[in-house]
Amino acid sequence: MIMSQGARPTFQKRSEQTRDKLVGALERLLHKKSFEEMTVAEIAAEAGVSPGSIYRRFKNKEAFIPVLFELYLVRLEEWALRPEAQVEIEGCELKEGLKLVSNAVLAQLQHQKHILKAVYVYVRLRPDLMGDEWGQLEQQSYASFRAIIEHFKAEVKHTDLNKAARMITALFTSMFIEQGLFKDDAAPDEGALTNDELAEEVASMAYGYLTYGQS
Amino acid sequence: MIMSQGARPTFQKRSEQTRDKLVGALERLLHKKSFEEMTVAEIAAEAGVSPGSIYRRFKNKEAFIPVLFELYLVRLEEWALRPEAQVEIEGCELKEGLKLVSNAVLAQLQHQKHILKAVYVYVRLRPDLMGDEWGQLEQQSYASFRAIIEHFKAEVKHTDLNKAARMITALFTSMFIEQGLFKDDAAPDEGALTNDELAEEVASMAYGYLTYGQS
Amino acid sequence: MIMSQGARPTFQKRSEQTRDKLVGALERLLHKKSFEEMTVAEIAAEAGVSPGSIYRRFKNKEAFIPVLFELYLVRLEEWALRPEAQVEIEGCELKEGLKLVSNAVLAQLQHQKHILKAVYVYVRLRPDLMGDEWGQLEQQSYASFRAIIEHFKAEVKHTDLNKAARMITALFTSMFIEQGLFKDDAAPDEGALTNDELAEEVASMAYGYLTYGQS
Amino acid sequence: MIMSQGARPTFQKRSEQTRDKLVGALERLLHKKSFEEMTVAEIAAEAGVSPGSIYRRFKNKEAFIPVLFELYLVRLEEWALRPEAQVEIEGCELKEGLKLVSNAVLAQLQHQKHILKAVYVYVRLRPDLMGDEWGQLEQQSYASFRAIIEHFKAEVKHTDLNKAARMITALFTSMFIEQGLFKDDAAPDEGALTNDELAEEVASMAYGYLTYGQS
DNA sequence: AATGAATGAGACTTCATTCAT
DNA sequence: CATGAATGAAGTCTCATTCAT
Repeated sequence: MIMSQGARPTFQKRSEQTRDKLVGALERLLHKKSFEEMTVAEIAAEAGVSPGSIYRRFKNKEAFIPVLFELYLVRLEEWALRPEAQVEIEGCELKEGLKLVSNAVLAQLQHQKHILKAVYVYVRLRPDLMGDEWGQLEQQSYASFRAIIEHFKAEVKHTDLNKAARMITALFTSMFIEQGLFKDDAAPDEGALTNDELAEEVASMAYGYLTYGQS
Repeated sequence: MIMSQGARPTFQKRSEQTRDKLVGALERLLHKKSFEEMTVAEIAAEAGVSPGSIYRRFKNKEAFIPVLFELYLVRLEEWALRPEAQVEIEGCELKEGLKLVSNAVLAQLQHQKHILKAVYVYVRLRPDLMGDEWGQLEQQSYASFRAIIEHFKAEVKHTDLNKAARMITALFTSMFIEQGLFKDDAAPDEGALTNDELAEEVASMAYGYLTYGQS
Repeated sequence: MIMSQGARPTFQKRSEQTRDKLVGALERLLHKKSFEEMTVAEIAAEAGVSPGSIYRRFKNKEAFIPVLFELYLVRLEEWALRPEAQVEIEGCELKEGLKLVSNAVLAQLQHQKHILKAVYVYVRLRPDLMGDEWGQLEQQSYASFRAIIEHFKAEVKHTDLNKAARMITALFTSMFIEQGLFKDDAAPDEGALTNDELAEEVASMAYGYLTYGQS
Repeated sequence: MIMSQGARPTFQKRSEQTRDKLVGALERLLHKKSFEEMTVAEIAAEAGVSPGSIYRRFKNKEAFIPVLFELYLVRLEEWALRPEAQVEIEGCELKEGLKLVSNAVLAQLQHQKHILKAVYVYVRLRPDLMGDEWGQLEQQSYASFRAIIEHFKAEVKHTDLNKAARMITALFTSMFIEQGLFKDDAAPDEGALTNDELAEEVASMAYGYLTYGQS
């Protein structure tokens, strides 16, 4: 059960359904406009619910964001269990492993694009709130990359594997947010990379950094 | 003379003064709150000017953003002429050159942090407007990196130097925005990198990518 | 149910009450000042309602006018069913019939003076909007006069009864608006006509025109 | 020299020129939009003068209206001296005389349409101000018609010639304002009368009224 | 518990008028 | 005296939130 800051506890099944309807509506609307451009009434209408009802489920409009983020996390977990997420790095080398991971992560991101963009912008707009959850995600990412690096440590030239993992996390996060999440929006330029290329090149950067670029 | 979309032309010295007062006030307020959280009245008050005066200089509140961005560009040019910006890559090798560039760029960014954050968030919030100018900046960055790569092409393993330049641009842009511009805001975590480290590591990534990571 | 351009549909009894309160308040204020001089806040205050509520019922301030006009039409219909509106022209001659009609119409107009003045001025101020409804009223008036002339056609000298009806409509409309609606306002002069005289004289003009003045 | 309420006295030739420029600009703008829709800045721009200068000539925006009206009166006088205004009713009969007058008056009105509409709407909007001047015009009209009726009194059946003149004045005024001044604006309907027809029919009404319609 | 009407603070913006240059 | 920048009061409208039904 999704339970975030600002979201009200639900004791009945109906409540949960209503909240899911609302979050679903929000997600749908996110394809058309940004969260900031939406009104509470719009979300209510899209969900087929009254504005008043929203405030039984959510403390205020902002409370949607943590819930939206949790929805992302839930989906992330679901995805992690699915076959296409099972990146088998056991037998392969670092370079190949990074490519597999890169592709998988970016693919996953694309499916949640709208949610992530909304949450991301919100975090930038109001860093005071919401900072924590977002940070947790980064922590998780860090842990994953840390493990991968651990696994391939024979090939990695860095002495400080923690720092290396932190940089790799930052690399993937930054590149995928900037290039993967927002790139198509404004003025899609000519030589724009496809997602596959992006994944490949980022993996390549990671590989270069880990094997040769240590400072 | 700064002349952006939505900004009104100035015929008198007083006009320019007022506009500068306003942009200055905006920049000052940007240290306290986001552009979205500000009211027009606040900006006017901070500038010691009446609300009505704003609309003689700016079409509307949004028109501040392009002007703010131009202010950034002007400062960028000014900086480019200053000694600390004179990165001498002539005699050095690729790795050293990248570090120098990285340090210089990040240093420059830090001085304009508030402006850039405001513009960046605005671009994410309303990609339809403002997309162009932002894109131009990216074009310029690309041109610079392309030249650098050209200069060091003996050391670069990539066959497609354009693509390499595009990736390097994306790397610097993404990393510096995500890690340099926004990182301290929310939940500054323990092992956070200093700016110097960030610059160094990003340079290192670039180096690794260019010399070893070609796909 | 009143439903005009710019007016929002009502789903609840309370909505209708609010809208009626608002229109009532507007009508009351119209006795003190012109629609253009009123603020939305004033109308809200007079109605004992919050400014925001107005915009749930009306698209904007202008949207009051069509509704006001519909109120006039509704009252017109109500009046048409009342005994004093039952002009019996069956047995009488043209001259007498015109007098009866003239008196009845002017009497009706006087009761709605404020509404009509507001709508009239608005139509003059913004002919682009609202032109249609006002034109419809003129169409209706024309139809009525056309029928009356048809009824008395034995006495009418004109060959083109349509044209005659159009002129009679214009006569009544113009005279009653200019002299009946606005005359007392500015500088009521000495020899001003009473309403009864006005009705009588206009009827007389109509009679003279129909029986003798054909061109 | 035009000298109305609210207009400031002019002691220099330059002043007069400026004021004429302004009134001219206003008249030109009146072809595009109503006086109420115009801003002082627009009038200034159209006149090639600064907003500040306007307030040296006019107490406030409203002060334009009396001056505009005086311009109308001046033109009216000029026209009265021109050959086409010399309606020779000496030799003709009442019917013919009324037609000549009607045509002349309506023709004159058409040339000043924009000015008259502006003044008229203003009088309706703010009857408290400006009522006097407008009333004077009506007095003048009355005097003219009174003289005409006097001239044709042999043909007129009315005993009270004053009242008859008042009604004829009202007839011409009302019909020409409503039908002549405003008719084409909103929803010009099919069977609309031409100006010639209008003049003719109104004359016909006057004739019918004077010769047969006395009550 | 749900509905949706009502609230009301406050945002943006306009523009007649004033005033420094 | 002209200019046009500055003023600031006031207006319209929005929308997150509350509350009567």
